[in-house]
Amino acid sequence: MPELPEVEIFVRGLQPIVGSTMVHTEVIDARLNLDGSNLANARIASVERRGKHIVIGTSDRGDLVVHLRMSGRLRLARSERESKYTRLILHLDSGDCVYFINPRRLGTAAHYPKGFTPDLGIEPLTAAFTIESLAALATRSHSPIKTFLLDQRKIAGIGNIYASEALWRSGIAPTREATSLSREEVALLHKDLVSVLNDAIDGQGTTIGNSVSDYHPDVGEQGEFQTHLSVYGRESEPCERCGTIVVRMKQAGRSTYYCSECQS
DNA sequence: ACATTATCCTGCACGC
DNA sequence: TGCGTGCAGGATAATG
Repeated sequence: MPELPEVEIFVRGLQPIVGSTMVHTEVIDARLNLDGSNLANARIASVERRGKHIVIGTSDRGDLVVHLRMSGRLRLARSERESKYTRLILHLDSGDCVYFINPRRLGTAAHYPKGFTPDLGIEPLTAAFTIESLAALATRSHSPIKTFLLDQRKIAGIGNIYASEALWRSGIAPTREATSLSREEVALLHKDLVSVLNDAIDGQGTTIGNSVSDYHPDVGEQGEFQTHLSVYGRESEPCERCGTIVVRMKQAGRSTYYCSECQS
């Protein structure tokens, strides 16, 4: 379920584990295909996000990489009530544990002894993501712009929600061929991608439902925020900008939400 | 190079 | 209450 903003929230929440040692890696779900003994007594040197991947870097054992896919989440706690969906537990010397809760088992956890080298595109929240770089990628693609935005090898971290949201902000129809975007439209989309992702991070990410597989931010005394969505999940509701009914369509097998009046 | 479909899994909302 | 259907924030492989 999580996209870049939700993964970013998890990574920030995990910063306290940097400097700790993994005294025991308890692999509960054999299907993860992870050998915990390879990480015994590894010291955690960093926790970083790369696209939608959570990269736990160790001092001398490479990286442990978690991908939450549709339904995964991580929790840092001293003791977590046993969830039937807990698939992996990192026991730390601090007494804390990191729980990988993965109801649908789509999420992954893998050890890269020599370091993680993913085939991912530009990070949209770094200086490398410029109007120029987006234009260079878009002009080479004949995919619909919505599908283009979901391609992790081009831009890393955009998912189904924020692709629809950014296109709505920019007033660009999701069906448009990426290469057909004008210079002005690319500039607009660049700005809106960045703002939509930053707004979501500020709002602690998006929670759609209340089931076990839904994302729930681990916020402190601040209370929970909720990222505002303008079109995603709003089929048959009036567009906030023009009142036209928001429609849902399928692109590459995934739902796209948009306003046919103010996106063209 | 593109779109489509199936697949991996499980849970939930909905209509009957 | 139960059952069938379709849906889900992701990614990949196979097929056309």
